[in-house]
Amino acid sequence: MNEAVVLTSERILEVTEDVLRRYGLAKATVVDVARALDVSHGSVYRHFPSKASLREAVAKRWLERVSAPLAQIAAEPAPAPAKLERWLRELFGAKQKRVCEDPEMFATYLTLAREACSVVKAHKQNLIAQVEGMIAEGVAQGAFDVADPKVAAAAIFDATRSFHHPAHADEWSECTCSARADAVLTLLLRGLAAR
Amino acid sequence: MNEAVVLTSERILEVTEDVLRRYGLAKATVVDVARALDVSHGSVYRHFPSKASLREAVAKRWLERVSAPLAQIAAEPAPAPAKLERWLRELFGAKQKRVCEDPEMFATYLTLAREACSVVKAHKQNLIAQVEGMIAEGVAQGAFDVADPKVAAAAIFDATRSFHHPAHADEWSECTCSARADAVLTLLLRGLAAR
DNA sequence: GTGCTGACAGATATTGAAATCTGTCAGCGC
DNA sequence: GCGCTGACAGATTTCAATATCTGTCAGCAC
Repeated sequence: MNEAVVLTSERILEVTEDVLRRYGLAKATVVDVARALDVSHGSVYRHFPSKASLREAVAKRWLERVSAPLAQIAAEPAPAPAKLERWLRELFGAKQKRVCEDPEMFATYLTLAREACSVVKAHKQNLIAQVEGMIAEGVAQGAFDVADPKVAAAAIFDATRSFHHPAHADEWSECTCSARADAVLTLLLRGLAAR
Repeated sequence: MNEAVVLTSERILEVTEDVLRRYGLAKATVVDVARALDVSHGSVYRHFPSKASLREAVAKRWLERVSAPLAQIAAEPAPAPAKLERWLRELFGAKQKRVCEDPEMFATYLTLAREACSVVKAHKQNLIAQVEGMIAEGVAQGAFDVADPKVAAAAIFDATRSFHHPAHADEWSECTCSARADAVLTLLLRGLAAR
């Protein structure tokens, strides 16, 4: 049966994503995943202590695919205001692309994320830290005038929720959406700018 | 039975709110409302064409109780920046007070609002129009420098969603919440300000 | 005539029995 | 020994029968 392919956590995660895509979140069971891997479901529990932890690992992978390209932008040497704007637009774009291309899978990940809230919290902290870095750079460059980059980063994140928080995903397909994002970005960059 | 009290839409709405509070959204039926009013459920359908329209009317009442005090603030003669800030804080406070005092009823109204999305849309338009008025005043006073008050008002509304949109209600009890609201308000008012 | 009632049809929700799933573990095969 | 299997107990989900609700309307009372 086993076809000489070792059963790794990575392989389980890949197949779990497939199963989630095929069956949907509600219907996908550990037995389904095991069947797709051609092993008994007991073997899956050898790599993940529970169904919840398996789902959490899937959510983590997904969030990492969002944050990795952002981290790359944040690491580039560039004037802070332009870089921050590009970073935010990339964040909006990444989320909005996902929901437009495959709304069903987006809904699945959304519910997954609700369950794995500690993973989401860490992801959010990571993103805010990236923003904080860019703001601190901007202050050093004399482009931004901000009392506390950490507080300002959280504020930027909070103020742009309409465009990256999944709760507002149903508005992302509206034609006014990108103009509204522009308006918020303009306002926020003006708010950060040294004068 | 009828005790000489006429059956008005207003009375039905009041009793419906009671029934919703007592039974919860899922369990509250038109029959329950009729029983509480001591009439047959057919009579309720004489005033509201459907259960959905009855619920919509309840949602509308609720939203009006939010927007009325805000309209009063918006109408006061005062310097625009301070007034706008007070208005936003009142908005945040009104929502947050509701969720803290009676989370169950808040959840009920939230679901109600999801169903009656046209009513909610109108409410949102109303609030944004109030903000637009204050921003236009600020421009006239020379305090704000804004290309298009309508666009800016929508941006202010979008940028403060974390603190007034019910999707984020679970964060409103966090101790960091008011500091975060302060940070966003500071940033936005700086963004609007003439320099 | 006006406004309410109560019986009704079709839609929706509840319930409990049966099926399936999760998580464990003794034991098998390599 | 190590990793997998498959049977098992308890939890969860499904499904279909049953009960309740929504919305209508003919007819009654005032």
